[in-house]
Amino acid sequence: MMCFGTLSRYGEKQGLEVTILSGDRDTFQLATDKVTIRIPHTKGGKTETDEYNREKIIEKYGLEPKQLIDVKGLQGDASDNIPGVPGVGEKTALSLIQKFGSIENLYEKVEKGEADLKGKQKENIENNKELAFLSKTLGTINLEVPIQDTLDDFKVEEWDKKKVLEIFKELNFNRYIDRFSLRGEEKSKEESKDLFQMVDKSKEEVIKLIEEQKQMIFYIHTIEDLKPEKIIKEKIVGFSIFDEKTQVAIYISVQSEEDMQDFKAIFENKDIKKISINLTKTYILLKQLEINLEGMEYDIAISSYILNPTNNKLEIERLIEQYLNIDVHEWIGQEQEEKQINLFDAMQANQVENNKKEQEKYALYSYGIFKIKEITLKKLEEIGALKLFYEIDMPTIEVLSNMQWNGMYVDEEELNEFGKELTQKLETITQIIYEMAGEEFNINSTKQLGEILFEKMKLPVIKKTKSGYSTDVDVLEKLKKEDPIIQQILDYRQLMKLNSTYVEGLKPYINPKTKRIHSFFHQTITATGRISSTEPNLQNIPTRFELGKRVRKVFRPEEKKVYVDADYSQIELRVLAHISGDEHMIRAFKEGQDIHKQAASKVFKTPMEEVSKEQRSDAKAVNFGIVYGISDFGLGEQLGISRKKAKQYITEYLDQYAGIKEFMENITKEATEKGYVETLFHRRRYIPELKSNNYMVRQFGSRAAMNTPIQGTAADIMKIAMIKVYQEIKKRGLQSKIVLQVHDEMMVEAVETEKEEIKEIMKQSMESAISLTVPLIADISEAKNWYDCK
DNA sequence: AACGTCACG
DNA sequence: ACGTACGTGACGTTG
Repeated sequence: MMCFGTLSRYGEKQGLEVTILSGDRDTFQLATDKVTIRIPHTKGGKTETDEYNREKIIEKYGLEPKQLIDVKGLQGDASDNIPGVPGVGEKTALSLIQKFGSIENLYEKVEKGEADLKGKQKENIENNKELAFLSKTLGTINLEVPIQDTLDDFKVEEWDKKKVLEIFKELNFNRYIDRFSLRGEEKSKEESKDLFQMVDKSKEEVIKLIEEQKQMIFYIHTIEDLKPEKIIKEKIVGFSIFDEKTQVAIYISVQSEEDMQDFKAIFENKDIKKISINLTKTYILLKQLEINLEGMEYDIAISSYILNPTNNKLEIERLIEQYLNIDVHEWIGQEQEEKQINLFDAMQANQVENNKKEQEKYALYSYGIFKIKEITLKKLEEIGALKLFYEIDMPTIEVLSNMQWNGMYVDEEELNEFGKELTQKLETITQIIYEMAGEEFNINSTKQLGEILFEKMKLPVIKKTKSGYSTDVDVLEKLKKEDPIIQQILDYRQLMKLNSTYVEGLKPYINPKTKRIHSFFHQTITATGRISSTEPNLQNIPTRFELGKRVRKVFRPEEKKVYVDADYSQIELRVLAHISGDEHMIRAFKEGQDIHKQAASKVFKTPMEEVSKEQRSDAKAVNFGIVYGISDFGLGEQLGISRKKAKQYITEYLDQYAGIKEFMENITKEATEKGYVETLFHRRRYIPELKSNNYMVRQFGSRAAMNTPIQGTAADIMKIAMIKVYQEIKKRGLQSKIVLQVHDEMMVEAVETEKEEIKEIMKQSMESAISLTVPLIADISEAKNWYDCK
């Protein structure tokens, strides 16, 4: 592509009209009567193109296109590393060439003393002859690059829409799919129906086939089953399997729980490799039938997640569309509204037909799992993530499945009591607020609240949102001194949050049979590799304020058991110390120093012994900021200090911790070049934001680039630790169970007699999960409820 | 469904 | 002049 100058001449010689599309005005030198340059420019949001041929260039510059090289030679171009003559800019260069015609002629005249230049300009030109000629050479587009191709090689051929669609899908170029009208270019059923055969086989045949191949590629077919005692409110009604050897798919219908028992031995055989999607869900569904799923080998949602964790569509249909370019609905043929005759017979026939289609769909799913496994496995290898997949994320499935299965015991009575207390307080405070406001309104409505505070009461507006006045905590805290109603609203908000999310919100999730809450722990959601928790979210149970923290009292172990809780001390800063290699931070951790105090001492130039509480707390905020990818605005906001002051803190910090400064600078650069960042274990996150035209978006990308290796590596380490703890408990045949993970915290509900052993296992597993240049420290505590875990 | 708010690490 | 700390999920209101 470096030879478009040559190509333009070649095209001209062949008698063609040549158009060069370029964003670079340097190409103007190529313009002739037959060669036109098209330059795009934006006008009111729309991109238009201007066309330049020789005539237009002469009109615009008063020069032949070729002479623009001479202009460039004098003027230079910083972005192309062309030096030019110092002190000569666009205007001067242009007028000089208009006058003298070329650099050569200019210097000829200069040497003969005929140039009529004066002062500084004369001096500059005389002293930089070599630079001028060098610049001209550098700025000249080569017209004689050897090329082998002939005109025929450049012929535009009919493009392969299917292939392009496939590539766009893989790269998530969703806008381009529409721009080039590629929707509906998927492989049709006619093309892809021969991908595999669908056959009927008896249970016995299927079992034999799976046992022979030591592998089971399957998709579980479920329907809703809302029985309150179920952990996952679904039941298995069938499953499809794919036989790799014969490329045959089979659908097995499951009428009853007993039906599934025939497959128990296969599911429980760890030597039969299970290949599927959403193995966590499968694990629980089978566990509900007293079948222990073993031999979890490959989950295509997990492999796809590792390939791109910001890909949020990891359902089977989306993956089949993305990787195999098959539209499932089109494939099974969804034209169901054919003959809607009101006859029982017809309905029955329809039913049979629909069942068949349904089964074909599930057959396609298991075929898809097989193909996607092949594709993703190859890609995992290409990006060096096999270890991450097989040794961290796959084993994590079983740990998380067990956490969900075990659940957290909840003292329902205590929860109800707390709820009553909150409701009473809410009633009181609601009346106080109505009175202070002089009217009744919905305090939960930010719109109504805004009207009361900022229109009726005329309080100063601190911040606005898209749709009106902001009334968030930061704003209210600043308004506190203006009117006593503010404190009441803050209290109301706190009570309301606690009652709606943590009392009323939790109640429906308590399983009537186990009296436990069985949250989901998702493994393929976050951009960094962290776990997330839903229905309910047990990773955001209050802890910062006393009243909210009381929610933790309702979570307690069952009789004769005790919680053993362990959390990593400063894991993210330790990871940062390791990957940045910063000597000071490393020393602090090696010597067991107080890291925030050290930072305070460095930022505020104060001896360690003299660091005040405030200084330490400010430095702590700076440390947090560093982990998040710091900005002066953010830090200033956090600390309530000016942006300028915040900037001083940051500059001082980065001067003191030179290794961290270097890391921060390098990581953005590296991420921009490669398009992604990685954790220590090669978990990747692509950051396309870094290529955005929008400054804000790019800034965000830069912060994400700094944060992801830190947060992500910490998440990887925690997963390793959990796997170790899980396997050690299993190996020793202990009865204690892991019940919770909150990013840097892990909780085991331990049998009293096992608790000392569990403490040791946890401490050991967490601290030796990986060896860094700094020690990893886990703090262990035990208690009779979550609240008392320190 | 989107937004504002607020709970956690 | 822009308008910002990183990563999540749930609730209530509003359109």
